[in-house]
Amino acid sequence: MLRDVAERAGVSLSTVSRVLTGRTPVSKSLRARVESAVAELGYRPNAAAQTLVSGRRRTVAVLARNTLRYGYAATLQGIEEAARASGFVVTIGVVESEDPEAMKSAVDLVLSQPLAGAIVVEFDALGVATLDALPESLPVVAAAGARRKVGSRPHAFLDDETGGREATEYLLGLGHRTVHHVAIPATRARSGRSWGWRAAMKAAGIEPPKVIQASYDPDSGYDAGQRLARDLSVTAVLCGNDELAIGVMRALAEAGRRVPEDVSVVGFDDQPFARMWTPPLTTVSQDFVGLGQRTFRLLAEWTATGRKPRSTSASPRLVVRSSTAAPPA
Amino acid sequence: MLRDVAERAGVSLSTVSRVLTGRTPVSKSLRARVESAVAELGYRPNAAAQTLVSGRRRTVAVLARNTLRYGYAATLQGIEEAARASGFVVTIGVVESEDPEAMKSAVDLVLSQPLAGAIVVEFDALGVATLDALPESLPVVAAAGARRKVGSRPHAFLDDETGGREATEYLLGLGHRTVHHVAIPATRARSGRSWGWRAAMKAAGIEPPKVIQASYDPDSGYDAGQRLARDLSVTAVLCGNDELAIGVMRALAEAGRRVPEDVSVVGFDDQPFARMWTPPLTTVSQDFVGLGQRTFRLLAEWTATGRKPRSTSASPRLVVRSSTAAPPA
DNA sequence: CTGATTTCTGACCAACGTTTGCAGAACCAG
DNA sequence: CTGGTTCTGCAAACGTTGGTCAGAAATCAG
Repeated sequence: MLRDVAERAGVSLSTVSRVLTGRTPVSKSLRARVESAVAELGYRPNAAAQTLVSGRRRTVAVLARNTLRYGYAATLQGIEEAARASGFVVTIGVVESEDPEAMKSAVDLVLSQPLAGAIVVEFDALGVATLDALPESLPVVAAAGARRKVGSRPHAFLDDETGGREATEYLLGLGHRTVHHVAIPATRARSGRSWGWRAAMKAAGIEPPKVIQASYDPDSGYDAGQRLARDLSVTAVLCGNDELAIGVMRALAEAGRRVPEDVSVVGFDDQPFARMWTPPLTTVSQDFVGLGQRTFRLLAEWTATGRKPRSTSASPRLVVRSSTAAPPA
Repeated sequence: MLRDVAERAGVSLSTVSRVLTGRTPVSKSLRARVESAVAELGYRPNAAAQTLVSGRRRTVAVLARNTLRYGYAATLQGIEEAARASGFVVTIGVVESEDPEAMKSAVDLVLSQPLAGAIVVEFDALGVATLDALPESLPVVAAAGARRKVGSRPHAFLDDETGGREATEYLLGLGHRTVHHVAIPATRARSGRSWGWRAAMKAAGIEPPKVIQASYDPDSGYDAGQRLARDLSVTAVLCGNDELAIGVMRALAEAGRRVPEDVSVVGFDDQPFARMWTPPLTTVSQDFVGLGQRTFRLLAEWTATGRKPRSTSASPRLVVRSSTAAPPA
């Protein structure tokens, strides 16, 4: 408690507070005396009391569907790094279900804290719903994939539409007649990367084949791979993420189709295992950690200036490895 | 604010508080009236004020070196799930460096919040140091690998020593003369799984070969794999985790050594990609999510009863897939 | 139906640990 | 002596909880 420090240092309570907050000039000797008392007592200010009286908030909430999956976890890490560097604490709130009751209770739980603001990881439809469930009074920013129609809240984007387009163009450039697509769940009808794939196909004058809708997991990629393996005309597959890609490759391998000799496979995200795969996986590398950092900075700017910041965007880049090649003759 | 709700419902402030805290009997009609006022106003209690006056804390801090790596992220997920189910919020504090200054500032940041308690993910030496940096006055529990000499704080263990032993016994049982080991960094001199490997070797009367020390990453496994590939007497390798295993396998493949025909490789953790590997990876499956849940429950029990709970332990299990076989004749 | 008892409600207040504004005292330099 | 620093104590405020006390309403026994 402040009072103990004041006693120990032989000064008044107000003086200690003034030294600690640093808003008032204080002599060097006094500062030293107070600081040593703080150190001796191991005093830590009570954030609840500080927040209550000053309204200063040093906590940001991260709301996400998941914290384990690579993209989410890496974004969270970026947010945490940036927040810690600025002296903010981050609390996490996992939103598991779109059911309004469950959503409300998850949101209420984190909002019961005094928050400087909230960050929503808007990689899926649940993220959009979460954004809607948050009060307008709170500064809220979002981390998202490709720029699409979104609400009025600032976003940090990671433009996977461009990534999807480039990967598709690359495959077509190798001579493939068409590129099949195994899609992850999306914020809207289609994820950015799916739009990019579609756009590249249309631009090349090719009618996009039917999308194979999958979840995020290798198993689901495996199922998709089994279907693709049956169709011998398939020579190139763009997968919505790396985990799907490895599932697809496993199914292809089991069906006796070689990668990349018979079929080229491209992943998305560049997870750490991708370059160790057999064969090393061609994939679109996305800087999720950087996305998290940018997102936090958006929020920090907002709370510091009081003005809603402009959204920012960054692009992923294609990393060519050995899971892609020209189609068989 | 409470006062607004009271006005809206036409009752006194104390009554609203009584309804909300539920410690005092209140008539149904009044309760309904207050609750509808709460709903109309979208009132959320101010946790800072509640904590300040009642001392009730609903936040637990998770201190970890990392939140992205599989084991850490999965443990965090388990903690979050269990905490949310009990109405607790979790804040994360990444501790990046053992440097006392940096450690203190990271710890101080999260401890400035009013906490019900803290959970340390003690998978590495940094976790041990973090545990030491936490005040005795706070309820602190830890999630850890195999049971070793630890301080007086309750632990939830995931007994990787048993896992390491079983994996090694399995390899020896296949007829391998010896089992090499690529080790992850450890809490102490050796991780539990390394001890288990060593114990199984000694029990079989085999002098354990020199451990190849690695980090956590595929790259580091790749380096280890290159060294192992040079020694043609190597027929079995136990890796400290799955990422190391895939690095080892890539290096072996590049050196022309087949898995499992020439060399058997076993991983650790059973990450989602492990069963999709080529060949599907034999590994020791660890329930990190369950570990996180158990750890939180330890803390919840402590804060509820006021008595320090007893540590708990669970064992991983070996999952045999196709990366292991009898040694070449 | 009355009176006694129990249950519910309102008003008021202290407390939690800080920040911050105010008025003034002590000190120093010029 | 004046003016500027630096420091002091005092007190209000933040939004709750939870205690006390008194009165109103409901319930019950007879």
